[in-house]
Order: sequence, then structure tokens, then C-alpha cells
Amino acid sequence: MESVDGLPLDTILEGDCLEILPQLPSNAVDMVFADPPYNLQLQHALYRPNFTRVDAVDDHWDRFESLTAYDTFTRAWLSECRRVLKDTGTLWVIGTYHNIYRVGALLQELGFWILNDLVWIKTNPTPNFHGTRFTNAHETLIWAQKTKGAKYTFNYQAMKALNEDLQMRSDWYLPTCIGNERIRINGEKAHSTQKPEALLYRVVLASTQPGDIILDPFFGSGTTGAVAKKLHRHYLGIERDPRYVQIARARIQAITPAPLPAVEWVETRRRPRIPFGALLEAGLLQPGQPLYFRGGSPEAIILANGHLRCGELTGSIHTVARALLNNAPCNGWDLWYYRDETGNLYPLNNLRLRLSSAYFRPKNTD
Amino acid sequence: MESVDGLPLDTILEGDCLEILPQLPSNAVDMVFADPPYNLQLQHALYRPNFTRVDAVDDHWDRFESLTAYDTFTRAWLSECRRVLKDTGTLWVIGTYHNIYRVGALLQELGFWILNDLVWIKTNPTPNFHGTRFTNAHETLIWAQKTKGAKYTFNYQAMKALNEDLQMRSDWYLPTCIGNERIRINGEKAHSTQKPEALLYRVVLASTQPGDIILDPFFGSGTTGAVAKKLHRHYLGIERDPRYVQIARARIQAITPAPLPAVEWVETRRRPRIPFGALLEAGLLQPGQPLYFRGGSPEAIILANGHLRCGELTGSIHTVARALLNNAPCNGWDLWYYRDETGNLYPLNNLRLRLSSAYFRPKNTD
DNA sequence: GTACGGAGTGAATCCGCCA
DNA sequence: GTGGCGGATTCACTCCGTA
Repeated sequence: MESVDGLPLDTILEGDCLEILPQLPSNAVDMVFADPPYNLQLQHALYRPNFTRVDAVDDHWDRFESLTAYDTFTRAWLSECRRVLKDTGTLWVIGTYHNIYRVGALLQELGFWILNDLVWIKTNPTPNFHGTRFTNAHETLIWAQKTKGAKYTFNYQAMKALNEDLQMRSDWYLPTCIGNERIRINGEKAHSTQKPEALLYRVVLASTQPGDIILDPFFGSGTTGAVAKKLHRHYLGIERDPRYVQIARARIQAITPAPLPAVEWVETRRRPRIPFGALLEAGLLQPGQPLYFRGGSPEAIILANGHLRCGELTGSIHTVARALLNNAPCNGWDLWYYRDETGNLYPLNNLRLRLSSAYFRPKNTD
Repeated sequence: MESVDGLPLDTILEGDCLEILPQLPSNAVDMVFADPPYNLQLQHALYRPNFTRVDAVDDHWDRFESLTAYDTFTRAWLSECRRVLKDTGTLWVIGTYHNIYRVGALLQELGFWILNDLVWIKTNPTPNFHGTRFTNAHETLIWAQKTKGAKYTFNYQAMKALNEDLQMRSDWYLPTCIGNERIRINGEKAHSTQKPEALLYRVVLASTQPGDIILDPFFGSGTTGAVAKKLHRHYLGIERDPRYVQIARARIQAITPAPLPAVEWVETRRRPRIPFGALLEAGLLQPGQPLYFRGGSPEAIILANGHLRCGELTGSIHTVARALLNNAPCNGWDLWYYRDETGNLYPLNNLRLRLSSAYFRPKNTD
């Protein structure tokens, strides 16, 4: 196991984060991503209108006896995380209205300085079955730096490239973790609140550099570690449930990182002009994967921010294609081909069509 | 000026809300909408608490003092609003990450029970000019009831209708207040944070009924009053800046309310209940007639008192159905089928609909 | 193979009136 | 206040079986 200044790297420490965090050195990690218990407190069994019962979160780790108990717990892990963070470090926390106001208020009191809050808008949220409230369709992320005014990492150009060459906004549209990505054991979900990798992809790419150290004190099924490994960041997870630890270890073990240049070349050139990055976030393409111009050569490599690298050329699928065509106006979606698992070549546009319509913004925009 | 139990209605009280709120009666208003200031400097000057003098050079203490001053201010107006609210009342607060975590945490501590948080996603936000953070493209609204478990108004059907017959979600897409709606004086914005009427329209329609009383302790340019008047709700505004008071008065004066039926016919309440026995009384069903669970089996017999007998079970259409569904809450009207004279099976609800038209729209005299 | 329909499900503080 | 009981209430997506 790699280790830097007493900080173990790329591993999972099994145990309660309130016991393990105090053993970690100060000023050691670049970023913390925390997905703490939400303290949901659903009062009764919930049924859908078709009489099926909702498999709600009722895990023991999500139960607190009072608001005060939750605050005590929150203050403890937040202040330890602050100590462990480098002065230039930032903290991400995700939550819902059940807990995010507790967390947000406490982190301000501890000296964190909020840089943004972000809303993860779920394209496929659970409806409100009983018509009693608004459908809870989002979760909130707070992004804060350890100390007001310190330098911090924000990869503005990478975020812009990932977002159709427009500034990345505070509203993020992503589906919940379903389908093949959702880890299941004997058909049962392995973790009740597994986060989608697309969410962590954006978090990690926005606020860390390759080689940075990311701490996740509520590691769960290990999404943070999986994305960190893909993007050549170091991770350190803390998780107290040995079953989750085992699941996360196996998951991360199976990850093949993107080729290093695909990650390191990010930020070196200009931005693309098309939402190509969404295919990466969705996992339809991987950083480092080759693309073939007109289905043949030359070959290009996909970078982690949605740019291509082809020989000495770097840029969007359109920019590079245009250069290859002596500046003729062209559409990269039709000119670049990817190889699918069967070995056949198809134009990128196939993937764009496949990309769930869920990725695009809702239509009702009164 | 109209007035109910010492509460002036449809008017603006000029003065600081911390001075005026204590003069209002308790348990008097149905809803509060608050758009509080979050300018710490302003609050610091006006509401500085009587604490020991702190060293302004020390960043930590400076931060503590500002947060504390803001919290003191927030706790004061929130707790007064809670007193003035009816037990069945709800509170809305809008803010950004600068203040919403203070407000959210404090209102929970004061006993408010959060029902939802909502995000107003701006279709036209101000970009981040420095490229140092994500573009702030949203504001957060918290919707909370005065007391956990109390009855509250949520016009589910009205919200659903407003959203193309889909449940209204917690993400609201609305432009900022621009164009003709934006009040200008000599070309200058009359108020720096004028809220769009579309936002208040949704808030008011969701959580109040015609004739309800809405209190806005930070009235500003009077958007709350304008929408309340349009929708036949009463408003009471508090605003300390006489210029804003004047602007808001003129604005509301010019509003023409919607035609009353257009507001009253909005389906905000349940329809009167029709007991199953009424079908027997009306002769649409006969005692002894069989009913079929979900159109198949088991079969039940209608008793003369409107109960069903199904095997060893006896009870209402709901009770028996519930027992057959392992105690899942259910609606017997949709689960039991009757056979009509042609031999076809239909849910009981068909008969209820026939009856209800007869019940509520009696024929004119023959 | 493909098209289609039905079943399953997801971080959710999820009923309300009346006696 | 509380117990009893009538009855209102779901969206987007995936998976799987069948034609």
C-alpha cells in the first residue's frame, strides 16, 4: 500500500470515521467528498398506488435519536475533515433537506467557506406517491474551501469543455444510479444509496488535479474510489461496514484507469464546441479510448474532458476533424468512429442517439 | 382598510419587521413568504447583538461575529413569524448559499418542520465572470409547516395541472425578473432583487386557498402582494424602506384580480364522499349480488348494510380488500368489480361516478 | 432478431376526516 | 387528542417474457 507522510493511499480503512479520522495526519489531503447519512426518518411503511411496498432506506446507520445527536455527529466528522485537509483543500458534501441545512450551517461555523452549492437534479426521481408534497427531485451538494481566501483548485476549462463549451452551472442533470452500474448481490441492491459515477466524475474533475489525494469518510460502495482511480487521483476511503468494504474493494480492483495522457492533457488546449463530454460521463465512452477518423486512420485518443488528441492535435471532435480536412467545415459526430465490444466500427453519432434523452433538460420551462 | 382580529389586511406596514411583527396577533396568518436580506454588512450594522467586543483583525472572530449577528436577526424574525402563523400555516423562505443554511438550520431549531426544499433554476442566470467557480444558476426555497404533523394546505391537483398533468417537482425553471415585469425608475432597477411573479404564483397557488392571509415581512417591491391580489388571497406586507412601500402600493393598486370563478373553480379540495351503501339505496347494486376482486377471484357477496362477506371476512369494501392485500392501504372502489346485465365486469368506481353526477347535479324539476 | 407490453423500482421525513 | 376507517395516490426507466 502506498503511503505519504503517514497517510495510507488507495485503500479503504475499515472502521467508524469518528475513530479513524483522528488518527490521520493534519494538512494531508486535497479534497474530501462526504456522503453522510441523511437522517431520513421515514415514519411508516410506504406503499405505491399499486399496493407494492417501497424498499425505503431503513439502514441502522441512518438513524439518529435527535437533531442534536445528528449535529454532534456532523460537527465531529466535519471538524476532523477540516484538520486533515490541506489549507488549499476543498470539501464536498451531498445531502437533502433532511440534513443539508444542519451540515451547511455547521461547516460555516467551523470556518469552511462555501464556494458554491450545486443541485443534482434527478432525471428519474421517485415520485411522491401520496400527493402530499412536491416530488423530491433533487439533492444538494455544498462545495467549500477549508479557509476563506486560500488558493483552491477549480478546473474551469475542463468543466466548460464538459458542458458544450458553456460555463458549467450549478444545476446538474444526471440520472440516479440504475442499470448495470448499480451493484447487486443476488438481485438485491448492495448499497441502498449508491451514487452514480457521473456525479463523482464531475466533482473529481472539477476540483482536483491528477495525483491529488481524495478522502471519503463515508465510502459505502466506493464510487469515489472508482472514479478517483479512473482519473488518476489517489483515494482514501473510510467505511465501517465490512460488507461494503468488500464490495468496494472488488469494484475498484476491477477498474482500469484511463491512460494517463488522457487525463494529464486536460486543460492544455481549447474547449470543444459540442456536448461530447456527456458520453464520457455516461460511460458510453472511456477516457483513453481510440477513435478512428472516417472509420480508418488516423487514430485519436479521447481525453478525460471530452477533447481528442490526434498526433500533435488536441481539441474537440470537430476541431480535430476540421484540421484533418484542411479546415473544411465538418461535423465530428459523423467523421469519428468508435469500436464497440463486438469489434465493429460505428460513427459517434450512434452513441449520441443512444444517450438517454434523460440527459437533456426537461422540456417544461415555463 | 380591512382587518380581522386586529390584523390589518391588504396593506403594507412601513417599518422594520423586527419592530412590527411583535405587534401582530398570534395564530393569525395562513402563510408566510419571506425573502430576507443576506447582506451581512447591512445586518451587522443594524442588528449587532450585545456581545463582548471582538478583535476585528482576527478573521475567525470577525466571521463568528457576522454569522452570529445574522443568526440573531434570523432567529428573531423567524420566531415572530412562527407565532403569527396559524397552527396549520406554512412558511416559505428563499435564499442562496450565503444565507439559506443559516435560515434552514434555525427554522428547524425553532420547531418548523420542513416539507420540501425547492430549487428555482434560472434560465438566464448571471454568468461567473472570473471563471473561478460554477455559475450560480439557482436559488433555494424552503417550505416548512409551523408544527410537525399538523394539517397543511397543499393543492396537489392544482400543481399537477400547472405542470402538464405531471406531479410538480422540486425543480422549478423560471426566468429572472426582466422585461416589462421589472419595475424601473428613470431606467434604473427600482429594487435589486425583485422576484418574478411566476415564482410567487406557484408558491401561492400551491399552499393557500382563496381568502387566505399571506404575510410577507420583507415586502420589497411587492411581488407577493401583487400575486395575492390576482389570486384572491389577502396579503400583509412589512417594508422599512418608504421608497419600496410607495412602489409596491402603486404596483398593487394597478392589479386587476382574476375573475373569481377562475380562481375558485381550481380543484383545491376533495370531493364529497359517497358511501358504498348509497349504491344499494339507489338500486345500482342489490344485496346478495356477487363482486369479484380485481375482476376475478375471490368472490364476495354484498350484504344489505353495505358490507361485503368474502369467505370468513366481513367488512367494508376497503377493509376486506385490505385484508386480501396483506394490509396494504387500498381503495375498494377500484378493486372490486361487478357484473352488469350484459355480463361484462366493471370496477365499482364506474357506478360511483354515475351516482355522483346524480348526487351533485340533480335534474331540474320535471 | 425485434417489437411490444407488463412488471419492477428508486436517499421519501408520503392520509385525513370525523366521532 | 386519538382511534377508526374511508379511500386517494406515481414518473421515468430498465428488465424480461412473449409474439
